[in-house]
Amino acid sequence: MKVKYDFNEVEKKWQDRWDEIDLYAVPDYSDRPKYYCLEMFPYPSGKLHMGHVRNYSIGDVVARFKTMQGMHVLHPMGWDAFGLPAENAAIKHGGIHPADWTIDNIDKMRDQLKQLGISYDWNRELATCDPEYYRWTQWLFLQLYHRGLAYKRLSAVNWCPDCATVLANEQVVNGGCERCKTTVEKRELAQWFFKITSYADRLLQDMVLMDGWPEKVKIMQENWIGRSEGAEIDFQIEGAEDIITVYTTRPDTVFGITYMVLAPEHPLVEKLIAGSGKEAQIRDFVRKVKSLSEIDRTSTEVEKVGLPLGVNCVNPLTGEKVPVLIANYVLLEYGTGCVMGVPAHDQRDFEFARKYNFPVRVVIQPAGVTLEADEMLSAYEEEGFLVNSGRFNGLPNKEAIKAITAYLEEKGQGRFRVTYRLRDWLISRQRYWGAPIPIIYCDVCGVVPVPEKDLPVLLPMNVKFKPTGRSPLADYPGFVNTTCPKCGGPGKRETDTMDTFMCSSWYYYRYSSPGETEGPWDKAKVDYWLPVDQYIGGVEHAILHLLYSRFFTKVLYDLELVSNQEPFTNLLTQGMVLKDGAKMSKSKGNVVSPEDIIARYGADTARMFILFAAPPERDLEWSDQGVEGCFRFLNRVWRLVAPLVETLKKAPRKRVANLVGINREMRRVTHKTIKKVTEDISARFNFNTAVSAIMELVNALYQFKEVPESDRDPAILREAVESLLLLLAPFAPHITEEIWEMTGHADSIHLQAWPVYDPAAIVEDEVTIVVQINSKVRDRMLVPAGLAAAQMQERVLKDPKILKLTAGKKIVKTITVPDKLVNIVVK
RNA sequence: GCGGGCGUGGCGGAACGGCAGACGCGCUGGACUUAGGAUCCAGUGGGGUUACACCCGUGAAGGUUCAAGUCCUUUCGCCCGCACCA
Repeated sequence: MKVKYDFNEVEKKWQDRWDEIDLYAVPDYSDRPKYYCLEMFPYPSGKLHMGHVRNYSIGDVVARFKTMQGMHVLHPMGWDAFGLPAENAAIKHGGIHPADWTIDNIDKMRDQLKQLGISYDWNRELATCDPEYYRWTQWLFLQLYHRGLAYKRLSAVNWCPDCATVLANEQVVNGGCERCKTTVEKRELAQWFFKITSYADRLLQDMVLMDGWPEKVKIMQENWIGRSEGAEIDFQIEGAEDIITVYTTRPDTVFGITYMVLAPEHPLVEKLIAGSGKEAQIRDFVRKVKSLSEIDRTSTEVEKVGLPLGVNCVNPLTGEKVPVLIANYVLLEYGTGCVMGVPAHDQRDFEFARKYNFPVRVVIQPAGVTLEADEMLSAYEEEGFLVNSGRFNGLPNKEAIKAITAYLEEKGQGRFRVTYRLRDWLISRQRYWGAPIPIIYCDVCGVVPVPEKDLPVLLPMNVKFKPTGRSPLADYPGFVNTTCPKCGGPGKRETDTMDTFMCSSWYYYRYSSPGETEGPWDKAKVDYWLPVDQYIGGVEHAILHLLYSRFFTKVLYDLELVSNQEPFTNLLTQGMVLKDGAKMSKSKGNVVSPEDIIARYGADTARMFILFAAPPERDLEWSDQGVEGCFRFLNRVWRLVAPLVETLKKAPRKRVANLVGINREMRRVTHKTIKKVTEDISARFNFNTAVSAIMELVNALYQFKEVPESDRDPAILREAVESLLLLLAPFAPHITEEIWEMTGHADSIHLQAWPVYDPAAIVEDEVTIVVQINSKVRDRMLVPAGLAAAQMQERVLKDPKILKLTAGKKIVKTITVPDKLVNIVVK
């Protein structure tokens, strides 16, 4: 037995051994209950960062724990391998192809993950840039296309000038590109979309199936979908055939409309101003608004500016004429691109009306007070009763919403309408390194999907990479020019590739049958493994990846390709890893490299620290000294067991009864630790407290070791040490495996059953109770465990200190909590 | 503005409504050492005392309760998400 813990040697030895015997390979089926433990796969940047280490350490503890508990655990890993960095590297350095760059990075990162000792079944590894994978990404696109869920349309889209591609709404953060922060511009382009909006209601409703998700994530998705109920109302343009339709959540205020506003880009604008003589002025205004960046356009800071079009429209309820204008704050994309102005009951309209001198007309009166339009300092947006509203006067406004909508519907001038903030998912990207959209354009046949038998549409390898703003594929005739699968005539391929979020929306299905060639997966295997029982990853994907995956799953369910309605039963969103209170980043220079930590202390120490320093959902403050502490702890474990190896090998493994004294106490601590660690891992994922319990067990064992050998039961020692190793194994897989072997075990510790505590062992004979007088702790007493309340009181009242303190006082009340405390209330 | 979360020693963090500060870091003292930045032992919220006793203490203020870090109300600070959404 080596006296010194040589983590380098130990970790290398076991990583090689595990690889050799393929310890973590998972058969497709088993009689044991299945458990699918999944961590979000990484983009292969080539370097693991601490966020990865945290993510994968958490997942590994869960996977190993569930395995030891007798479950059949699927724990795979793969690569989100398409994406911009590879292509940018090709543009920047030239010479290096994105595929080579990516594969090289994957190799590096796989090595790093193996160095961490994560228990992945590498046989199931996948990479989304593998033609055998993206073949099925394309196939899935076609399934959506055939269902009418993929369509192409001309649209004002978010354009990142730096990435030279469009972005989905979800990828625009504060008006900037989520990747490079560059201010996003609007461009009119014909792009492919997925109809995620037609699943909006199901994405909302099925949240009842997501009990295992953090409330926070569900709320974020809810807000993002942004469902609102209201009405569409048609307004006739005075002296014209045209109708403008507004969307409002407040049809109860229609009688209070004093003006009407269109979005500057509204298609009716040109028509309405024709021949008015104001064309030039208005076009100029429209141009100015359009030139604003997304961030300026939607900022609440920017002053609201409007311009009358010189036409009126007719209020369908009052017959009144109100002026129509355009204004910078109305967005074409939301609702109908047209808003009614009710200054009395909408703060925004109120301010706008004061600025341009539109009348304020009160149509909702709160009970008790009377609002006077001239005296109002702000809009009244609360509940009340209708006034100045003809036949609807006197109705509570909530009822008026329904009544007015119904009335308009009857007249054919309005209708109930649900609106979402959620937009359809823009999936076209003008970049090379992604899955080509399998579509061919034919002058004769129009848009023709690539036949399934012709998949995959392969990425050509020898294209040129230039930051042109169009897909490099478009400049490569060998790719573009093809024949129409329908008529055999000349055709041109779609040159955009798919958003990589498409690739990551289904990868967790592929792991069930990664080699499948007849379809994206084997249905039986998918049905066996899915849904994912535990998904673990960063909260930054709360909307993007997680919402897309849910959408995909619902589509796949409708296509009868999967049987689950939701992909992830339980979700754990881990916190960030901070250094000096800030997220680690190159620009701040506060990055701690996992490689350095592993080289210096080993993987087990790195894992221990990251799990011990904070509960998984919270942000974690990196501490070099904390790491040192965990390293010391593992050394302490080693030094504890090293001198005991021979003793342990010889120790009997008998069932122990009638123990007394120190032996009994040691066994109690052992079993209490088993209980605590088991509960901390399974019930709450509180790995930090689980680790601290294990540390306490080690501390107790150090005490026990000092007991003279004659007084020490070797079976108790053996049980304690073995339990320690088993409990520690999911956290520190290498050192525990090594010590397990040293202490005479032939099989891997990672194949052992999780220890089960003996309830009889943790029963205490005596407990310390607290004695309080008027809720202040005044004394402590040792009493037999399970003592009845009456006896507890009796003893407490005989206690000299308590007698002294209660002397001359009247006992009003006595509260007794068995095995805990007695509180005497005196006057 | 709306929604969510968090405020506990010098630090990371523990505490079914029942002994606040487990565990770890740091610090102090001691032991062992040629040496210690290794290891082991002891101590470590503040005030107070030779030592006890005792008093104070979970961002702040109220409240409920025999009992509140924990539940309720108000308030301050920080973090995250959304934000002219009609």
